[in-house]
Amino acid sequence: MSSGAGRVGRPRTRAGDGSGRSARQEILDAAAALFGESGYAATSTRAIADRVGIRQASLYYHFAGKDEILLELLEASVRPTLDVVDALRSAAPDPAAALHALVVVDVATLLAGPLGIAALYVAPEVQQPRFEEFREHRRQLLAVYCDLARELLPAGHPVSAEVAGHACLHLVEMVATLPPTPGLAEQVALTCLGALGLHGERAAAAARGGDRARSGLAGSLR
Amino acid sequence: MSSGAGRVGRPRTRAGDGSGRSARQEILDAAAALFGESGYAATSTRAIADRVGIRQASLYYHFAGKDEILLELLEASVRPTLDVVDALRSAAPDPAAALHALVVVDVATLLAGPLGIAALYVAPEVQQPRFEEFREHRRQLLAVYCDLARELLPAGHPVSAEVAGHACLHLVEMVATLPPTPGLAEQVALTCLGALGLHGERAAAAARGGDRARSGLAGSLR
DNA sequence: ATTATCTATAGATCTATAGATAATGC
DNA sequence: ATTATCTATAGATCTATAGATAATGC
Repeated sequence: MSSGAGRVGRPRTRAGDGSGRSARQEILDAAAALFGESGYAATSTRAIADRVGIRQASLYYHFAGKDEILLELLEASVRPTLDVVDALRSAAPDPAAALHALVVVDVATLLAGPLGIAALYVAPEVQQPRFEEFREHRRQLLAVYCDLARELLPAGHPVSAEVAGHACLHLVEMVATLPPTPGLAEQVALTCLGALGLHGERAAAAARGGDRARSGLAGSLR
Repeated sequence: MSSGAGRVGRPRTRAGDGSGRSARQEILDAAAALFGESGYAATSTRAIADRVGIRQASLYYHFAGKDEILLELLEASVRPTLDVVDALRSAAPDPAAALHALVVVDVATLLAGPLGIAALYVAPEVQQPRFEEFREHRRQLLAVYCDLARELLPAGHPVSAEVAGHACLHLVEMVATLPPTPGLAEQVALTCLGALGLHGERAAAAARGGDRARSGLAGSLR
């Protein structure tokens, strides 16, 4: 008779919603929604607590400060993609197929998480030192896109691998500001291939190769 | 003996820098720099005033509130491009050339203004009602990119004109987050053409046509 | 008289800490 | 005893307004 409903700790003034999420997760969800609606600095700890249904001060039992909440949200939105990058590159030796698969995975990861977080990536607030850990990870992802661009761009192409890599990263992140559309990930992937100069049958082959690579590691993608 | 140095009004505590800018412009410049560094909500009116060298309350002689400052900065960063769109489209009947010219002009406009402002375009704060005027103008620009995409995408292309148009807009705005590079505008324009499926000689021809269209209206671009 | 600044301040926040309290667990 | 909440509050802001002041213009 030890498990069950009763949670430890003083009960909340307003009862939980029975969703079974941990308090920590409730806070992350509430904060993500509010950061996406109003921005980080404009969202008060009070507003987050209100949405969760706890008192403002109770947040500090779970997080040391507001910036830790955002940092965790940012990290959760890049980590899954980074975790799968290596496997994806070895599953798809063709860089065009690898790019396609990476874009699809990256878009899916962003769409699976709270939308609105990706819209903060380039916000000035996030460029400040306290979010450096996230930016370092985003830079790693950028480096992958730049590497792929370097392999794919034909010699003498008028666009540098840096610009092309940034272009792919931004095209992926654009999905946070787009109305949700069926087949969006696929469209973004083809747009990235086009931006690198791949089109027609070559792009279609890359798409097939990308799909194959992804299904090859379906395990690590769930 | 009426013109000359002495300005009307009580002198500032800290003397001006002799740059000859109007107080209003000094405020806009200071605010743009700070918004770009720290974000809108995180920048206090006090910080803006300090940078200008006036007291916090003196801002309100020139602007009704902080949001008017940002609104004016946002407007100034889209209006020049919108103003030239019609002329550009009639100077370049070929939509590929028009797209090239538009991207180059749009990038140049962003780079000429305070960098960092374009990084705020997709920030949640700017999505709120008080900045609707700006967003309406950005939507007009988006519509132009979508129209061009609709004309350029081959029938049966797997990417919709909406996604492709958004892609161009985002690729242009990406320059705000890129280290300044020579030839950046040209590279972004070619990347946009590639995203729409134009490449090689067709893209090169569009670039030549775009350059011609722009020099044709050099007058309205200065 | 007009202009552009200043000083002072009201009133509304906002973040984070200290310490109390109401549950469960042992 | 431990956990997760609560109440209360200190101290630091932040925005915007009211009204004074120090220039120039006529």
